[in-house]
Amino acid sequence: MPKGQELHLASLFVSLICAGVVFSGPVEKSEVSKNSKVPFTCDAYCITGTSRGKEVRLTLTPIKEEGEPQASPGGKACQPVHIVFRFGMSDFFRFTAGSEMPKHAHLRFYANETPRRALSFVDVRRFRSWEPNGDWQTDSGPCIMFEYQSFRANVLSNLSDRAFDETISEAMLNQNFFNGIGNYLRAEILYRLKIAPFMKARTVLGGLFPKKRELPEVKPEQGQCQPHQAVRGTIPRNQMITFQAWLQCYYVPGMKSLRDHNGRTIWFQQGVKEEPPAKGIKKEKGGVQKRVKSHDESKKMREQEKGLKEQ
DNA sequence: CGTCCACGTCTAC
DNA sequence: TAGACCTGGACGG
Repeated sequence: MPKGQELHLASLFVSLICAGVVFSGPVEKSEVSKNSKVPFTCDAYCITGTSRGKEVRLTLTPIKEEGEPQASPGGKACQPVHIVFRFGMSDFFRFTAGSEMPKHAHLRFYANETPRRALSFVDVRRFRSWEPNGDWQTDSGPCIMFEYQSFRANVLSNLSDRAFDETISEAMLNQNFFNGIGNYLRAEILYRLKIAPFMKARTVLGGLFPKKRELPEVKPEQGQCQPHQAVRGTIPRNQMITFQAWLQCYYVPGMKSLRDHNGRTIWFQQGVKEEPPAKGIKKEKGGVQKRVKSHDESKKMREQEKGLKEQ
């Protein structure tokens, strides 16, 4: 499951789970989190989720009742609020009973029910940040999923950028150009397309100029921030294949792995077209091939599946 | 127990 | 180019 799609699933999850649920009161932050508080409170609001690249955005929308001006207990009018989350290694949303709040739930939205249930943002390593009143990060590139043509154009019209001096493998982690690509996705993409991971990015991508692949244009203003079909109850459950089964290269026994310049592990298949690793790329990892599981990954997918099944 | 590793980015030398 | 930021699971002794 590609990174972008995974985040898309996270946003689908929120929209599906929260459809029809009325939330109420303040947004609660864990004591231990260093992120900003979310200064939002409202007697009745709903939550929807959308995604763009590596970000997920929740929208808290006050529910208006006929003839009643919507006001918070403090007297200030409720306005819709966007919270943008930068997603990473160990984070996901869950919707549980308030008494069964997951460990490491750092941001909590309570439903107006008794007993209360809560949507929570779970971030085990606390690496993630969120921005109240935030919008999509301005310096990250177009979404690889929902802004495909913009994404493509942004890459191909900037091939002189120094970012493309890197190997294709390393360049693909640059979020200015590949917003949504993560470590396992670069491995899976390069493997499936049989692209040598240590070729210079410009060499690989320069070859794409002549033929333009025609895909339906997804306009940024339409594609990136629509509430998803899940709101209408059509979550693609059959697509919730386990992450592990989906992987063909990343962490797969028999594949090679090296450490890149940023200390990230590159997974790849040693192929006939493979040139020697570019200079500067370091030590081969030993012993790791024995490990079959990508436990973090499968755990996260299990969490997401579990969350859906519980509903 | 300890060590290594993890879907990532930021900051400082 | 290192750390820093964090928790926790797998694995080795």
